[in-house]
Amino acid sequence: MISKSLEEYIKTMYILKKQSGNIRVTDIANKMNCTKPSVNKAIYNLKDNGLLNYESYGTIELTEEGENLAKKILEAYDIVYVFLKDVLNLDEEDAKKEAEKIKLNMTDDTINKLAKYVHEVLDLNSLDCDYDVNKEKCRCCVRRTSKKDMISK
Amino acid sequence: MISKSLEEYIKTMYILKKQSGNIRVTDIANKMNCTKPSVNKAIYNLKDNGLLNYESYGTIELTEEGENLAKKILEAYDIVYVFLKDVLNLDEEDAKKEAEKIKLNMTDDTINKLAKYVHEVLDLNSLDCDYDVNKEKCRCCVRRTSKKDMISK
DNA sequence: ATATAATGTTAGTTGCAGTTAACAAAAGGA
DNA sequence: TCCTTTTGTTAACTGCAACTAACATTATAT
Repeated sequence: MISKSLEEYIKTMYILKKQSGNIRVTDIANKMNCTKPSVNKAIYNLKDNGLLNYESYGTIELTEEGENLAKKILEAYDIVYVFLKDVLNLDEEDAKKEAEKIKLNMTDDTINKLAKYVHEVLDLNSLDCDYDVNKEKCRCCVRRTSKKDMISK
Repeated sequence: MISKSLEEYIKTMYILKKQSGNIRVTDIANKMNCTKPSVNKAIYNLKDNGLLNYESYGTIELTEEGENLAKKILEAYDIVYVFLKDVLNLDEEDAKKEAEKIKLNMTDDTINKLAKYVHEVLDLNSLDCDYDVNKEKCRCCVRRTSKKDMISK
């Protein structure tokens, strides 16, 4: 299990990859409001954990394991975000900020139960929803319906 | 704003006071699975923040401010616990563990909204509930109905 | 009353996650 | 091409929150 701090780094990397096609130290630092040396350290830490490939001055590439972890983290974030925004009615900005913090501490099981619940409450699973944090897609899922909201920050 | 770590200490102190009438270094250490030196440090840190009174080898007494903070932290824990247990249907043990972690990161506003929501969903506020994290009591509140569950761990 | 046990304190260390300052490498423009 | 800017790295330091080991104080039991 990597630290919450490292989870933030890998999540940010995944988002940058999706958004701009590549992952750069400076961009990570900007997005996370931290310094480049902090990013550098995190990179080697994630590398040691087999979550990305990297050589000095090279390009950062998430491994399959790293990518799966990033997806899982993002799914968790998304579901918490939707809960806060659409169930508790926090405004968008607050929901984002809060989801950012809260999700860091939840187990997979809790996230799954929350996901199920959100689906039920928002009546998004009227048909045959099989939402699961570990799956990438969900046919009737909130994630897909407002993806822009969730992935981009 | 004190750190999350210190919040845990002050919460534990408050619980110990309620349960046994006094607050001792060793008991805090046992309850929190940490060492006595860690507790000692936390005590002086909380003292510097005006949250408790203490002299070496003396008795720990929360100030009014400290007590209010502890109550607020516990209320937050309680409401998250109830949400997890009675809304998401986590079993009791899991709900406790998760609430312990999650609540640390939520703002007062979010906690209040969650409290309201839980009250609505569980239909506990059929009359004139005015649940508020900053108040000690809530006439129709989940906290009161299963207090034993929540305060004791 | 004093020896022993329990409790609390101090000093010094560790690991984590960030920082600044200085430097190295790569990329771009004249 | 070479100079400048941008990007990435390294080293050394900080603060936090834990730890262990050793010591001091207080409480208990005989």
